Amino acid sequence: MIKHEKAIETLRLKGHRLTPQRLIVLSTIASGDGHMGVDEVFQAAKKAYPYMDIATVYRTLHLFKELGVVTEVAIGDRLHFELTDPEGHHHHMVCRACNGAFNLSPHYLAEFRETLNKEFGFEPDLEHFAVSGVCAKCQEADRKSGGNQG
Amino acid sequence: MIKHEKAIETLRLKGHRLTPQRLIVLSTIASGDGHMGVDEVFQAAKKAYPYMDIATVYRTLHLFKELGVVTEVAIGDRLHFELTDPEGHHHHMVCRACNGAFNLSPHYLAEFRETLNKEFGFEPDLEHFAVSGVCAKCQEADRKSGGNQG
DNA sequence: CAAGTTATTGCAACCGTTTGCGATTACTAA
DNA sequence: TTAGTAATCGCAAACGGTTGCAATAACTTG
Ligand SMILES: [Mn+2]
Ligand SMILES: [Mn+2]
Ligand SMILES: [Zn+2]
Ligand SMILES: [Zn+2]
Repeated sequence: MIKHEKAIETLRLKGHRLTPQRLIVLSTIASGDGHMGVDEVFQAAKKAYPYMDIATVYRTLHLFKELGVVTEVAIGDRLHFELTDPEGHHHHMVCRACNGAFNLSPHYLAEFRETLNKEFGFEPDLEHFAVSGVCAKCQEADRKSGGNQG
Repeated sequence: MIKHEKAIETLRLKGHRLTPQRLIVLSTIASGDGHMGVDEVFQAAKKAYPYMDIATVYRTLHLFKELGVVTEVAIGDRLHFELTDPEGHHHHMVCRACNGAFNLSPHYLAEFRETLNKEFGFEPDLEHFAVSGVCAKCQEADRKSGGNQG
């Protein structure tokens, strides 16, 4: 609950207005644990503030992302957001079968980034990366029920 | 021009119908070089067949993808398609500044895949992967014109 | 070649997300 | 406390992409 304070301070310092909509989206994200889909945020926020519009939710989340307050994660083909992890960056493995999202330490991608950098001069966007795939559990379930080779 | 034949044969063998729409989308993709955005394909195809609908283009491209005839690449937030490379898989580095796409040999990601596999049992989707970032040229241009630190 | 079957099409409606715009409201400064 | 202002809002329209459905047309069989 005190993490709000810091985010609010950030808003104010950068000259952004403190509107009820922004405060509600902020506390919605802060009270949920882990990633929230945009519609989850919208529905929860609308309960606290019935005039809330989906466009406002998107604009607010994008602003928060720009300010570093939240982090965007593409899960499946939907956008999700989470409060930025103060412990540091992390990536995700997202299961395309069960939609589960598992955190992944950045060191697993550090080497990949370095290689692209050195060999091609290419600086990849890997700040918060979600790699899609199939998790161990779903692979097993799939194997049992004859997923693709009966 | 002979690569059509193989794709057409594939369609026929799997019991799909040979419609003018499919043949036109196929030759459109085959005559363009490299990735084409969906709208590029649509506009070109519409010239050859004015009734062409965008939904048909999407359905056709998805069918071709399923058959292995074309490969889907997400560039920025738009879908692109290219004739499947008979020389083998490759990935892409896509520059978010100039939209340039550079091919990347699969071995750069092989290790990453193996690590996720061994450590987490996670099987990532990395068949045709596009990593976004900034290419060497654009980094330099950015540096000269004072991109982000004066 | 004609008729029947069914995959495929064009269209329109929809999805999640973004954007333009005129109305509202948070802030600033008297 | 009050205006003045510009940022922000709600709304509606648009975007790229997907989907349901009735009409069409590619194939099959004779
Ligand atoms: Mn995360
Ligand atoms: Mn390619
Ligand atoms: Zn799973
Ligand atoms: Zn570039």
